Amino acid sequence: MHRAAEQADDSYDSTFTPRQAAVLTCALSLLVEGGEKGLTTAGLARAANCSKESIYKWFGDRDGLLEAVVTFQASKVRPLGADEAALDVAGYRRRLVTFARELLTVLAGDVSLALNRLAIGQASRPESPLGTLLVERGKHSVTARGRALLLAGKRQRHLTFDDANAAYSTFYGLIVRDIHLRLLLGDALEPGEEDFSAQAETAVNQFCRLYCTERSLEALSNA
Amino acid sequence: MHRAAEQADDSYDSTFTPRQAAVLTCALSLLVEGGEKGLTTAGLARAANCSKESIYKWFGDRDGLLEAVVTFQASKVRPLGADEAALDVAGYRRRLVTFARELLTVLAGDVSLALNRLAIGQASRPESPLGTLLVERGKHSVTARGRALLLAGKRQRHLTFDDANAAYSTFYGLIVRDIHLRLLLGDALEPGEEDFSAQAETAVNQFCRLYCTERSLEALSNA
DNA sequence: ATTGTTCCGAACCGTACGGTACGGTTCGGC
DNA sequence: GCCGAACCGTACCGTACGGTTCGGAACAAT
Repeated sequence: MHRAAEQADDSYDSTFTPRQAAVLTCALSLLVEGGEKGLTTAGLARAANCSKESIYKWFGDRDGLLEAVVTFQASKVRPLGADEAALDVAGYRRRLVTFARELLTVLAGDVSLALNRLAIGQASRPESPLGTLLVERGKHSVTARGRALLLAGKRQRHLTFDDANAAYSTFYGLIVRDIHLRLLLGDALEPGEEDFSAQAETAVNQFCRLYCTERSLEALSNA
Repeated sequence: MHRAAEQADDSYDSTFTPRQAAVLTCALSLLVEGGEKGLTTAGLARAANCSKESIYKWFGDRDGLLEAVVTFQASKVRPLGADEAALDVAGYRRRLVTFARELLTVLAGDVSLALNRLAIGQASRPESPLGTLLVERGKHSVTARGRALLLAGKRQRHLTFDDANAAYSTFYGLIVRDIHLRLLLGDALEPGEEDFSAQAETAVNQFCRLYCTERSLEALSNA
């Protein structure tokens, strides 16, 4: 029944009209400041210069609005082409560091934190699977990219492992640790922790000591 | 102006009377099912067979109630004596595994998840530092214990590291990974992930490969 | 018995929010 | 120039909740 993609002259998401996208952008910024309670239908209508009636017509009810916000934000993550070029060990290691740094940067971003807080707040209501939605649309894409990166490393004999999921899980843990949770709690980062590049470096170093092939380790230590 | 500890004939926490403890216990269970919105003053009064007036007299306002709930729950974590006995490598490794398993068990518990969700939900309101409170009263005690455990390992020449905080951070990341976040989001654990003992084993294995002394590694592989 | 304290239960108030209805306006198509 | 669709702004309704007040029961102390 949703009017999604009744048109093809898009140049837009095809799921949201430009006007709706503008309203959703406004909703996102309201959500960033003020959390869940910061986003009320009346407040959004005022801030976005639209009417509540339109909001309800477009999104059904408030849950539909929240769902649309998540979907909208998820649609903005770039697909991030595979980029399956063969690399030497040092180059591949740099790719890992880049991934780790970007992961930390994303997780520490304002909108990511706001949406995660929103989804966590809704977790007690099983009927509105916002958490699942967020995980599937946002987290999985990052995970898939990381896993592909690790698999490429295995194919090029830089890494060795049996279970790609387990390897990525370890990688994730070494990178993120408890930083994400503390940011979600509103805790400030320690002075040293703000340097995501350095954090990414040490995480990749530790990961290599666990998963690099002997051949790669030698090549790295010779460099 | 807070009415905390006007009495000294405790035999109880000295911060809460038995009646108040009963009400707070009830508040906790309301919070576990239903999240933040599940805990209303009227609902708590009904469930705990007390009057709203008493609630407001004891805790001031709703924020005071939430704060009391967190404090109350934190007061129930056992101090967990140091237990600084010297152990051989295998015994020490078992201690690490126990710590890891208990950490996962605690984080996956109902009340822990509910309180963390509550604190995260309040993170957008900087005036009510529930997140900070939760971190300081709950998380820090666990962290302190883990760090002490690692330092004991270093003193007994099982581990080697410079920065105990960094080492514990790595340990935490290897154990928890993204499990805590996914539980907070209401995501179900994968079949294999529910075996916290196995998860703890592999985490400790990985941690040992990063931080164990060569001497300990040999001793372990000989066993 | 009287007084005072504590606390329950219920009624009450003000506010904020989700959701709906309606009048007025803009704009594209015929 | 007219029509209809989309939309804005606002007023409105019902409800839920935080917080206050009050009457009265239970109980202890004198």
